[in-house]
Amino acid sequence: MARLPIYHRVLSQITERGIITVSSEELAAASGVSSAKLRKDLSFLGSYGTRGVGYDAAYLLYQIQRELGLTQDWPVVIVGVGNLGHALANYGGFANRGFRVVGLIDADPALVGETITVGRDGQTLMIHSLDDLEKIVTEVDALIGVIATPAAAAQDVCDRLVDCGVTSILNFAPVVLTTSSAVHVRKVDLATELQILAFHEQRRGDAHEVIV
Amino acid sequence: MARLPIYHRVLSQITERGIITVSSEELAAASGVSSAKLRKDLSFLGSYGTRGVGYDAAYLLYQIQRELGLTQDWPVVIVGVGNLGHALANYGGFANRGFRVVGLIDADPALVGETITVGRDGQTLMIHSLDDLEKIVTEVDALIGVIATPAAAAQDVCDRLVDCGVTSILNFAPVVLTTSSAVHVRKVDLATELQILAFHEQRRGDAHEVIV
DNA sequence: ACCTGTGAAAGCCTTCACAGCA
DNA sequence: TGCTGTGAAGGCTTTCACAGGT
Repeated sequence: MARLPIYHRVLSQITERGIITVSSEELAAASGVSSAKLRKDLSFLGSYGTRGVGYDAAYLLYQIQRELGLTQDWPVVIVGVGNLGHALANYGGFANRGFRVVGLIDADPALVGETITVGRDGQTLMIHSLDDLEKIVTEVDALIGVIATPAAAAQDVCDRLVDCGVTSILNFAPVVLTTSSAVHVRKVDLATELQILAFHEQRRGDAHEVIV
Repeated sequence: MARLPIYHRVLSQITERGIITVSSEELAAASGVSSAKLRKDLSFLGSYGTRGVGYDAAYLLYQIQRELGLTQDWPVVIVGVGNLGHALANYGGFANRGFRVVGLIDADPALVGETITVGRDGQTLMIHSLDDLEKIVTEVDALIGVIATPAAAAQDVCDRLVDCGVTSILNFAPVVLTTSSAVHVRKVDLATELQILAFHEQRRGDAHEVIV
């Protein structure tokens, strides 16, 4: 379920504050969902709550971690180290959730060979040539790939990643990737998100005009 | 509808290639949806197709642009010019879809006063202090705000943006923002996206184990 | 012959409401 | 009494299938 990561984050914060038990009502409010929805979601994992009391925060957190696969370490390769790829490589939120950026690949010869900081601990990683994609991915044994290339390059990169055994892809390029159905592709399109907001803004404006 | 931006992008590419008419089947395939779904979506806008023929690509594109509010120009303010904010400011995909980054704000005094390139045309924009948020937002009359700050600062920034009249917010900080229901908030959480992929990866592994 | 537009059916997700247990 | 777990109801989205134009 797509909401588990949210519960995971909220529970992390709650346990850090030393809270032992939490009710579905409280957890739901902090996650921005209804309590009924939250209980349905959690019941999908099993019965980890206590009637009349609530959920043991630490235990529930562990169960969600297990379900999300955060008890293990996922090597991630980022292809395309432009502004966005750079931001992703630097993003501190990955490390403490089980993701380790272990490969950086870019087509620009000016970038190849440069080392950049990965995560927040000051570790550095060298940028490799697109020609070495197969070598790098196989070497680090990555199952997850991030595509932060221009749109034109994305499909080719995707095909090559899949050929090397990558089975999950996070795509930031504004194209619809076609792959075998065995590969999981998620897309994040920054411009699309803004367009959806603009759409609502405009509707708001239309409504106003009618009122006026 | 959340899929209109995808159709918009696909149609842009199609018209650039000089194609005049397009069937629901073709457009759906290029957009990664079923043809029935696409026709339902488009019928929501009105009857812009011709039975037995298909859709006039240019005309349909215009109608979608109008519906999405892309025929007008949306001033956007970005708060938080770290790696991600920087990437967003530089992102070329905004300009040609009606979005104009007109304000950059950051709390870090080291960044304030610096000018960075915005969009792909080499225009530059100065980074302003968080203290001047109200002044800047009012000045440029932005209705759309992007929050790319650390999690701890996000809610405060959000409140201040809303107070200045911002009614749509794109939030990259990993927190659930609470606002008046009149404000549209969309959230993009990079770590969450990876977690969802890892979730599927793990399920895949589980299935394997059962088979073995 | 071909392709759109759309009612009807099916499926999925959310909400309600309460039984059941601490 | 209080809160979880869950059937049942309701609403929304997708798919089906075909009538209706060109």
